[in-house]
Amino acid sequence: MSDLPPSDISHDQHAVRRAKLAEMRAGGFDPFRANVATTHFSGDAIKLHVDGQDNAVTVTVAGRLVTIRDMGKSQFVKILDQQGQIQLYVKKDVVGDVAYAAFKKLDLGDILGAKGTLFKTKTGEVTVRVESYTLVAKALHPLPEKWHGLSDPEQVYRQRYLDLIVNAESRARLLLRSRIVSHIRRFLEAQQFIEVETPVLENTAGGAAARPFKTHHNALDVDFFLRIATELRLKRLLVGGFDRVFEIGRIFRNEGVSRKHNPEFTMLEVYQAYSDHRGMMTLIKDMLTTLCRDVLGTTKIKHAASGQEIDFAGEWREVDYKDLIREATGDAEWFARSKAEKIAGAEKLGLSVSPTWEEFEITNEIFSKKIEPTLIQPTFVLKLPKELCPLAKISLDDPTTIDVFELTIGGMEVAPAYSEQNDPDVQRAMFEAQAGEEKQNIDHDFLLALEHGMPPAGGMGVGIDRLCILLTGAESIRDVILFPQLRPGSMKTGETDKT
RNA sequence: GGGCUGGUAGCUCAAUGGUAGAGCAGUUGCCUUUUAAGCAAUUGGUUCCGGGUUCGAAUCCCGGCCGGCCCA
Repeated sequence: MSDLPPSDISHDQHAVRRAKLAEMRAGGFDPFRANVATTHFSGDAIKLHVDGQDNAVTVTVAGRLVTIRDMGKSQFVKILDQQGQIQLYVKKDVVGDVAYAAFKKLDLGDILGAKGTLFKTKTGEVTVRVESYTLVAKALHPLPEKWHGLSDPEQVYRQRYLDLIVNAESRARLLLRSRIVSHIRRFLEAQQFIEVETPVLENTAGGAAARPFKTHHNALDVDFFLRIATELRLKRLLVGGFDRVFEIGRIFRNEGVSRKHNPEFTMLEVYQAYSDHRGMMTLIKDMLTTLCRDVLGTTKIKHAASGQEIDFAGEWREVDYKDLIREATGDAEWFARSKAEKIAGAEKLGLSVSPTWEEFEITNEIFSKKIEPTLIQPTFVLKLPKELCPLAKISLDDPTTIDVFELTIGGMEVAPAYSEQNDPDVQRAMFEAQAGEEKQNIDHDFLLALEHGMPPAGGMGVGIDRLCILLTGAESIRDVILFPQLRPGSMKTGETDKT
């Protein structure tokens, strides 16, 4: 460090703020030891004002200083709290000379509480006429620019708190996510579903086909996997007599990071005894329709990618998987074709498939690349090939398919659901057929549970992040996750130097 | 993992291979109903990091770090 401290620190906003803090402390006031007893959030306070009755109601609000309009002997400023912004009017002859002089030294980003009466300005904005205020936290770094906000995506994700302070759309979008999750809970509880929590650490990562994260428990000296689904645990609860259960849980999959994938994401899984996949169709339609109505205030949303309007209140299309494939390939006999013919058919559609793939994988490539993206309106795809999921019941009228649906909205898979397989012997056979040489991955304890008897049930998984993408119009999963996963980075950290 | 693309002041962005600039923010003044408030003056740069080419590099080349988009 130089032993010649710069005499002019006015260009260094951090140093200026540190100097202001030091001056306050030297004068006997430390903002970090102060607090304020608020009476209202901003939005609630604003609602208290009655037209024509200025200065009739006194409130104490608190928040972060985000706008300052200094007019010499008075200032209009705005503070931001959980509900939004509220304007404060600070007049020198009301708060007094000393307090006013101190107020002029506040910086954008500082957190303060203010007490005063509500009035309406001549431009019609309900404002607090400040009688007294207290600084309760000093911001030692400047806020991002007030008009453009923070737009560097890396900083938006790494320093989400700044994004939330200055980007109103981000605040609104992420708050909406909380309301969506809250609504789902209330919706399910109203139908007597019980919310449960099951382990994240598992001996066998089952219930889905995905690469798990691995970790180690020191005291037991055993490796654990982070769960890739909650399915097998929740079904054990059906065996245990919890007839309607759900979990909104974090799932971990050790796979790529992309616009639609975060290594940890949130999944709702619902199981209802004595129901089936048809029952789940009713459940999810009710859930999403009321969700739209209660949270968004409309059942019609704009799908950004396609420009289409998605209507949740209309009839939801039901179509068999095989019919979609036959339609896309223009081949009524597709499922009777040889593997070589299927490969040729897929390539004719512009897809590159490998001869090492199983036939159902070739067919499913057509589904996920050529069909799914076109299913914008809510669509139940029914009767999937049995190879795609070993946990569902085989269809009675077609033993090559299973009694399931895949709900697709906006070209994205939003919710798969099954008539759950409860025959322990069929279940074991399905596991073995799928696991191949890796039979050690079979969850034998789950099979034991099934042998004790699981009631017939419908079950469903809903990707909460994808649902939020859809309902908030977000472009990326990162925009609906508060702290998305990034490579450990070199974001400038807060210095600890004292000036 | 591959292709394309980006990293410049606290933030948002400029800058033909030739003196690194603007707006906001900051600092100093003026202004007691402002709405991106206004007016005047003014400070501020390891151009992500490390090499190379060149008389000269923010700019061109190579390598690295961290993002974004597309693909796998």
